[in-house]
Amino acid sequence: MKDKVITIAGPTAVGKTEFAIRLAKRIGGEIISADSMQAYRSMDIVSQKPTPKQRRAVPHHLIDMLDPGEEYSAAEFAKRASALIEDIIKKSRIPLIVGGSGLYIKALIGGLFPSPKKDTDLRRRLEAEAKRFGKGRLHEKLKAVDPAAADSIHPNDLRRIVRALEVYHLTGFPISQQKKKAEGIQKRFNVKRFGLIRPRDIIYKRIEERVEEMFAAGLVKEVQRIKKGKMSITASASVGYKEVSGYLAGEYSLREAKGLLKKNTRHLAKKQLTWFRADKDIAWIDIEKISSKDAIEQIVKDISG
RNA sequence: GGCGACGUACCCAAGUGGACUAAGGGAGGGGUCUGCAAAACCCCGAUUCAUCGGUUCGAAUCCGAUCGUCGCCU
Repeated sequence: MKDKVITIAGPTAVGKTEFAIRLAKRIGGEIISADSMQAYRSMDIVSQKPTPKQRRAVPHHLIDMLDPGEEYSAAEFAKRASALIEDIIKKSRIPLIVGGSGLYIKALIGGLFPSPKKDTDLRRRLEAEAKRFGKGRLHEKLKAVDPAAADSIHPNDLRRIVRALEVYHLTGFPISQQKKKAEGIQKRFNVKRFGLIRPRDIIYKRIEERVEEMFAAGLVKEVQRIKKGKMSITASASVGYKEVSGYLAGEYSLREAKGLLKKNTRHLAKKQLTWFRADKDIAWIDIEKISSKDAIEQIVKDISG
């Protein structure tokens, strides 16, 4: 019998943190944060980390282990998370993967094919080429070496074209073939996936409130502080960092910054929803309709069955 | 009450007789997704221009009435 691993996905502001802590307490679990931003130290308010009190209640992992200047990635997450899962299971506890970064969770469950790290020089060269001669040219190149990949990647999607080309150059094999070699934790563990959801208008209202709370808690000061140090591409893409930076640069008022942050957080929630909806293995729980308590009991029943 | 301006999608808005079977942007919705993913990229939103009637081969565009909004005057 394979050991169990539980994943709790859901859009931002749906209430994952609190729910996961209650579930973890109930089943003797430890939380692994599947969140690309909570990994960063000193980005407490922007990334809406669990509070110190919450973290004391249940062990949390993959929070506060990188400086904002360091890059993070789905692969890095998958590597660290798999190791943690082994550890937690060895302690006879249940790993709870909790977060809103869809790709990270997918990389962990489905795995990533073995591939060399990103090649910044190569990427820069390809990007320069695209700028000079147009994206179409790179897409054509990809079509020549990997028609299947070119077919599924939109000609304007430079990011993916470059990655596909990069994989081909670095490994000698097309990415469309490499993908088949992926091996995730699914092979070794019994992964039970759950998703938390609420009606869209309620999520949006919660976002609204949360943004106000973030500003009240000192978001501007936090951003000011982290701006002094180096910011990795990953960390600087965080919603909240961008909006406040614009305000600090005098591009718009505080009021507008708040509005922007609300809007961009709504966009984020929508994208997360789109991502998770595509995963047919997720059992959805509308925590607006049933109490957390009942939801937790339902999960307990689900995973013991 | 009088005079004037205006009335195009949820919002902003282009268009001032034929290429309008109505730009563009925002919001909103949907989607793709394998080492930057809180990223990047893609797709969808007015059979209709306040309403009714008229002029014209042809009207969002001209005329009239009505309704509405705003401004000024009394």
